Amino acid sequence: METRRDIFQAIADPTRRAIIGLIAITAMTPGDLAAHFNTSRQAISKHIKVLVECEVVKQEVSGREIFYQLDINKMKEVDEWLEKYRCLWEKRFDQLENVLEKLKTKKK
Amino acid sequence: METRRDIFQAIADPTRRAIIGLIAITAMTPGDLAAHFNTSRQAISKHIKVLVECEVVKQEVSGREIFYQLDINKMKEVDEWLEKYRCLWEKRFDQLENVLEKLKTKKK
DNA sequence: TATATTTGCAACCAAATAGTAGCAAGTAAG
DNA sequence: CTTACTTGCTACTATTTGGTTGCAAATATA
Repeated sequence: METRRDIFQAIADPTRRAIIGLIAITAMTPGDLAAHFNTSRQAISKHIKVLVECEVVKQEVSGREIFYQLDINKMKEVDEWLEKYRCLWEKRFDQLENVLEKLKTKKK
Repeated sequence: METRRDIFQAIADPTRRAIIGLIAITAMTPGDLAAHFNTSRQAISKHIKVLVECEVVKQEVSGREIFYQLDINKMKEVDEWLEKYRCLWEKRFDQLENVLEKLKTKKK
């Protein structure tokens, strides 16, 4: 088993997905984030550490506080992976489009 | 920590993503799948078990063989989750569109 | 019937993960 | 300067995960 540290690992945990949802809107400190969960500040800090290692978050130091915000670029990687499969569930729609296209050409 | 068994857990492992990639095209047996990897058949079977529990794959029994194929519906869940964030990386593009739109109106 | 193939399941092991507690460093406020 | 606050880091523990081995059940083939 190798150590995996990528965006797919980052979004596997529901707490981390919740953190992503929060810092997508505004930058937040670990203390602020911890207040939104039932778990301890240290636990949230460890989740943040994973997100930082996966480059899912950007950090900005302001005095003794550290603000974390979502880095959207890594989210694109998931989108690009999904792209390969998207055609599979859009197939029916594409087929419908083909039908419409054929109807158009018939009119000519 | 609770036991998580959802699509995000399913796609966290690179081997499982590879399996998904293979069974998206054609249905395959565990034996066929194992031939594509360096790991044992049992290891692949355990990955398949996870995918089944997450309802990412459909199975069809044919004699003593079991064919597994991708169930695309669960993949949509990831796409729906991403949908909330997609606007964030399309923002710049939208702004560019706005610029182009303004140029158009200026011409009038 | 006897044998080989395909598969799932249970037991077990090593590594990773999630969480807690304590501590040190840096910063703000008295 | 002293005290309080915010944070990251290092053990330490419990749980989960990925993998291997062995075995039994079901199916195909001789």
